[in-house]
Amino acid sequence: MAVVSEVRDLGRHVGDVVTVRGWVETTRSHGKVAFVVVRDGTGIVQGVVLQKQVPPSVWEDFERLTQETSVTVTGAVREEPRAPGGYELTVENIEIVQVAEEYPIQPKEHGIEFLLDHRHLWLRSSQQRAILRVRNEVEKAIADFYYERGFIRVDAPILTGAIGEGASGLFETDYFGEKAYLAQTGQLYIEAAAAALGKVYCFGPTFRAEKSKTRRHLTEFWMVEAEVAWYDSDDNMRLQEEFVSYIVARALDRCGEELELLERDTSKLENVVPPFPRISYSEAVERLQAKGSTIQWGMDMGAPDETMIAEDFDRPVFVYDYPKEAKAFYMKENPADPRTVRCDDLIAPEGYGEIIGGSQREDDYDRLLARIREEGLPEASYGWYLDLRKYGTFPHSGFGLGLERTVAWITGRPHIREMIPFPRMLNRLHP
RNA sequence: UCCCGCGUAGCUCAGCUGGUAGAGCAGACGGCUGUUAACCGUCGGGUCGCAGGUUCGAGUCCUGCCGCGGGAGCCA
Repeated sequence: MAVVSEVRDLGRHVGDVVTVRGWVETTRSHGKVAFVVVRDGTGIVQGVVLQKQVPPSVWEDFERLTQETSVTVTGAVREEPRAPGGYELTVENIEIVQVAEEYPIQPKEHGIEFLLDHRHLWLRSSQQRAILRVRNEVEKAIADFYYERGFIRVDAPILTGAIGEGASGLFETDYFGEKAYLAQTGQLYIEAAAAALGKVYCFGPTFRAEKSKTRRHLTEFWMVEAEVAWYDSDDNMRLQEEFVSYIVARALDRCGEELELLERDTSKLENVVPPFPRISYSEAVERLQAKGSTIQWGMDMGAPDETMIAEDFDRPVFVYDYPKEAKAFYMKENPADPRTVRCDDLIAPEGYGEIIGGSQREDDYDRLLARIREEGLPEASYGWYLDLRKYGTFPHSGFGLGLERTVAWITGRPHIREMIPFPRMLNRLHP
């Protein structure tokens, strides 16, 4: 009985007969010599079948192979520069687990609607596998970054009462006769946890029922949010630039193969080291007006504005201290200019747009209550949040980073729908 | 919600000023001892998104609807 090996370990078995278990990517037959390429999740390996050297039953089994047939292939491992991956199996036996029906996805271009309808199969394609590997590495980098710095992960609830950034865009569901909403953010909960543990973060899915139809929006996306007691807005931006630089460096270090397969120009990622440029909102407005934008002071920046700002820099850029009207109720008023709040957006290069929104939080009870009333938010739902300003209030700051937008930027892909295994978008709930 | 664009074979597309519905890939069969999205030959494959209209005649022109894509707004 041959030893079972994962494809990535074949280099340790040169000269041995091993069994590989996986799925047939493609076959090529030449009459008396034939090739089968098998994928097992760790890599791909080519098997060569010589009609003279295998029993007739094995040759017949080869001829039954179709794309995505599940098989175990047994053969001797050889170094072979002509084979993808550098190793090749001289096939001695093929065991068919199931002959796959005609597979819808071919190694060629497909339309996005077709691919999304077949997302459960599309995941098997090489670029999609590479993207999911990069996502996995980014998720690990996030956990490592915070663990190394003494942050405690505090998971926020997904089912919530009416509480979030604003009243709009909430997915509603029934909770034993009471209305419940899918979380738009974990921030308010980890503000509570910051008073318990100091430095905390949460990481999980968040939901926005916005009818957005752009390459930067999903209705379900993953967000990692940090909250730090005693940090002001400047401390907050320093943490953000270290965090983003750490993630990018990790991807460059450990996902070289994937980024190459995705044809990412990694030289653009090498620049991503602190400090990131910082420009105030007011300065940004002046820059944009000089470039021809119609933005006026007081308006929020649109996506084209963000791209115009980013194109002047070779790394992410902070825009800070936005007008109060353009931002959420919980942001702290700027003592130096009360028209603005102490917040920042981090805009990624190359047109990827906002990947972080952060702020120092309003820690004064009366001002926070006034803002909740100004925004017309359901005051009763925010009682516990206001409590945090009654029992030992404290300066604190935090931010949220959109995982899919970050992975799209790192992988250089145009649309975030490929950055999550099963995207949820306007008009797309299946598969 | 608004503004653009697109719906033709299983998939990707071509189809000109209206006149017999096409190719490549995939599939089936045959050939080939080193292929890399192999190649060569043969074959099957269509409610041209749906409904109406104009016309002797509509894949093609017009109207409405549906679906999808891109963008705006909103945001991460």
